Amino acid sequence: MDNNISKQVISRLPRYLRYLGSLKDKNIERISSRELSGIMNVTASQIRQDLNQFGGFGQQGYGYNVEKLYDEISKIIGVDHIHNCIIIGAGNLGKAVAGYTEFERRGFIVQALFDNNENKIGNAVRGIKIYGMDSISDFIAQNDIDIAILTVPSAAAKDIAEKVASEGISAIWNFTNTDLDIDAECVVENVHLLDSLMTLSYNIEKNG
Amino acid sequence: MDNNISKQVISRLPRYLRYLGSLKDKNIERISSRELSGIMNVTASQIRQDLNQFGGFGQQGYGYNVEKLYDEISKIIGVDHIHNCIIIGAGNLGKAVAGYTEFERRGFIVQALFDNNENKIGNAVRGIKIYGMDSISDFIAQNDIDIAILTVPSAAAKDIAEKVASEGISAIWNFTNTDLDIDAECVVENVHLLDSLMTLSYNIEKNG
DNA sequence: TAGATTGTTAATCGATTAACAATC
DNA sequence: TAGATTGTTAATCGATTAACAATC
Repeated sequence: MDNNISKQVISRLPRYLRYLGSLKDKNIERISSRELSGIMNVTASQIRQDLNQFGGFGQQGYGYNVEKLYDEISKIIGVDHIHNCIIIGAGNLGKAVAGYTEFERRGFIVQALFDNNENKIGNAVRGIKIYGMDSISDFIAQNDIDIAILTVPSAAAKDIAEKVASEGISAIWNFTNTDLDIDAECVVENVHLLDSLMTLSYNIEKNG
Repeated sequence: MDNNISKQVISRLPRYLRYLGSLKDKNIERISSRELSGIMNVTASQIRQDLNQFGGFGQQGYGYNVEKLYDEISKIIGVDHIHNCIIIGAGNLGKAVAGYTEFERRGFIVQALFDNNENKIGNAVRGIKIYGMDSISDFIAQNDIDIAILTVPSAAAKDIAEKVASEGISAIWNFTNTDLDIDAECVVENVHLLDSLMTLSYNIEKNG
């Protein structure tokens, strides 16, 4: 597997998986890049180029086997196995993420929440317990945690991110409105909801 | 204002605003593209190119006035005025968005939530009432609603989106895991949290 | 075998970066 | 005026699309 796949290609992989999943649900066995391009509203060329960055998954004259391609992309993305997660910050957003069962269905299992509000500690969301911030380190070490989901106020983000990164977390899913620059050992994916909402606002202006 | 600004440029505007806001908070009056490029980790060239798509906001030999640039970008994005929003789907995510005060601070005011669960109707989140789905149309008409925030299950997304689009909503902020293709009158911005989480997962694989 | 469709190379298009004349 | 820094044009780089030979 090449190591220099562009961000654009990577960001399209989950979308391919989504559409292949729904083809699979409809018991469709094979699909050509042309058919798929019609459904997904992209060019067939792009689909073939994207997939061939990872290997030749198709067959001339036939197309792609839906199930096989689905499995291959799952493997590439890494959703063929479980990821243990913790949520740091048990506010509205943190609790919403904990309550959202869709992530779990994809193998992203939330094992605990953390907060420093005494009133929250000891409570649970969907059976997932809320612990005090001071027990994060031990929990990470003992429970094979991959991903820290950061839903704390922006001001606290940088310190906590650096702390968990140094404790061996492999990734941070950052919901705070702060750009984190953590060393290369720990990958960061930003959600930046406010940026997304502002992009929407710009498009309203333009359109109106 | 040109109408053919690329998506890439638009997606950078909120980030510029964020950094300019924090410079403003530090009472910094002027900044050059070079200084800003250092802080934001982009090229000075890109900053100047991006800004000049909208007009000449700087001054040779001086740079940019922080407050003025902040105001100009606010105007371009459309966060110089209020947007009335409704949230459709009062599950965990819908309630989390309603509870998140940061959007309100930026002028995105949530006026109501809607759900078809009888047990939820009549309740409130942070003082914002939950109504039945059947009252959406009237509420939109009577309250000058711009933006519908869609936090319903994926299966219900398409129908609801088309309904509110036809009733004059100008934008849909789509949290469901479905690609909506609505006619051009109504703009759509997707959040697709699961896609974001999968991108993170890919990067863990690559890194590990 | 003939038809279909991939994998892959080449052409095009667009975005980013570099350079510099204009000008405050 | 001299120095600094923009606005903008030109050069480069990368991503997307088109084309087609390979092959199932």
